[in-house]
Amino acid sequence: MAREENRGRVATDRVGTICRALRRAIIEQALEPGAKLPEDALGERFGVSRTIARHALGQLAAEGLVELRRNRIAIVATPSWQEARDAFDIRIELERLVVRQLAGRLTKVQIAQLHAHVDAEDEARNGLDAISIRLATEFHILLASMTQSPILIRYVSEIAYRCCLTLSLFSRPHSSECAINEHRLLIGALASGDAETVMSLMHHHLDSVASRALVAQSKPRGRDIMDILAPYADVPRALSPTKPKTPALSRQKAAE
Amino acid sequence: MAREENRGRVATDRVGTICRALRRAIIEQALEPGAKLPEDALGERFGVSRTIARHALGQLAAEGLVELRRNRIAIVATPSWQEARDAFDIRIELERLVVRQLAGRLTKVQIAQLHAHVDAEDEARNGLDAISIRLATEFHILLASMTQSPILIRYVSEIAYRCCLTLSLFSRPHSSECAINEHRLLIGALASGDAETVMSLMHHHLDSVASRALVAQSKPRGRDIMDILAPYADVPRALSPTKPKTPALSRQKAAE
DNA sequence: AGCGAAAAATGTGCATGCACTTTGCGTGCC
DNA sequence: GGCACGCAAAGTGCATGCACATTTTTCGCT
Repeated sequence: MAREENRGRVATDRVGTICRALRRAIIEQALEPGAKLPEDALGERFGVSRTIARHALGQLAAEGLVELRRNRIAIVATPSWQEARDAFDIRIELERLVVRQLAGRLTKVQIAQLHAHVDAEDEARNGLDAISIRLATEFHILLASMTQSPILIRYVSEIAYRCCLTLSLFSRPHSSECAINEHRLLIGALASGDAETVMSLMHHHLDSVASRALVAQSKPRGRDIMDILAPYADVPRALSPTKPKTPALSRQKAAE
Repeated sequence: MAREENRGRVATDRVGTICRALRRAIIEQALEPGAKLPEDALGERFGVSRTIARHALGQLAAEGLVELRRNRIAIVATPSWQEARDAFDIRIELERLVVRQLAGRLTKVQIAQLHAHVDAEDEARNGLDAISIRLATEFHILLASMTQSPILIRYVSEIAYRCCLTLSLFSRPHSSECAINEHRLLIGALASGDAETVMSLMHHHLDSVASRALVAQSKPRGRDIMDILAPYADVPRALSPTKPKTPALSRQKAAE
């Protein structure tokens, strides 16, 4: 009996795959809030039966990204303005916890990793809005994942995705420059190590993201879900169609 | 025809029912951490097919109460000491948010409701440990539900349940008296209205709950799951107005 | 007896089928 | 032309069946 003949990845994490794909499609606004997610269309697109698609929808609903209505087609969640505000309030506290735990404790490698990610954000700055929003979100998730605390990681990821969703709902063009700058400041403060400083930096950063975003309603659109999902259907870790690569953070482990 | 024959709710929320039952069984320690949860046994006990039982397990796994292992029987989650500590840290921040939002804003009815709950805790003080732990947990959930913020309610519920689970894992006899007292103090401070006061009260309350609990490992037991579930199989009534679903999941992974 | 290996038993992974619900559309009546 | 009714299409809710993985038992071989 050899050890470890099971190749740890792929194979059969079908529902996880679907969750990841949908999550990404949602936060990149390929699927907008309110978009319908019929079980069979999903199943067909991902090459699985409705059973699996259904299970995946259940998971995403538990994460708050999808809304399940009995006997009705599931839809992408449409958070209210108030919910968005609440989500940001919670997020602020959680991320303060993250940086409190991280301040002055990051290794050189980790700091480099963070810088690399921000560089990626920078490159994507002139690309699609959706991409830069996603990258900004993933910066925070990367940060959280450095705490090594599974619970914290999960909560921050989830709330960050939800905030990302509302960002795409309420925000206009999205001024990424400020955010990117603030990310750099954050890294610097984390490296130099004073917890209080970083916490308040993070607090203000998220506060301003929230207030930049939560000002006015906007845009409705609508396309066909089967087409939208095409690029997501069999992409293990790919990038977006119209843009160069977006490295860093391939680690967002999630569903399973 | 008028489409309004909707009879309140109930009807067919089978997976919700199973989740509630299992959640309760878990936090009352009827099912201990590590206990096996085979799909067919669950299905048989609750009179549904494996499909439904499986879906319910998926939800509970998303909440962190159940651990799913591929091709293996699901088990009740067994949080590590460190995870318990992390959970409490997060919980403290979340509940500070709760009382901050509630301080000075509670109606007479709500205050009465809280007092009633604490009275119930008091009555249960000499009963089973598991019951008083559950009631103490539900006090916090009741509080959270008064914020009217679905997101906050869900997160607090979930983390409180997880803490409750670890409490039953690590805690000895459980000194409920202090907790009950602290609950009363909390209500008083909430009524009189200073946010800062209540927040620090809550902070210390949870801190001391955590430190009372997280001291030493303890007890293993083991019985038959079918027997354990018997009293839970047909319980229509749930006491809290909360209907928590939950968030995503993330598979923990040691960095390297 | 003891050590494994193979086979039975248990249990999960998933697709499929059918019943029931909702929705959309066409038809007839005003 | 407009509105309501009702039927067909689309979709969900759920059980069941079969393939495969894991665990346990049995049985052969030394």
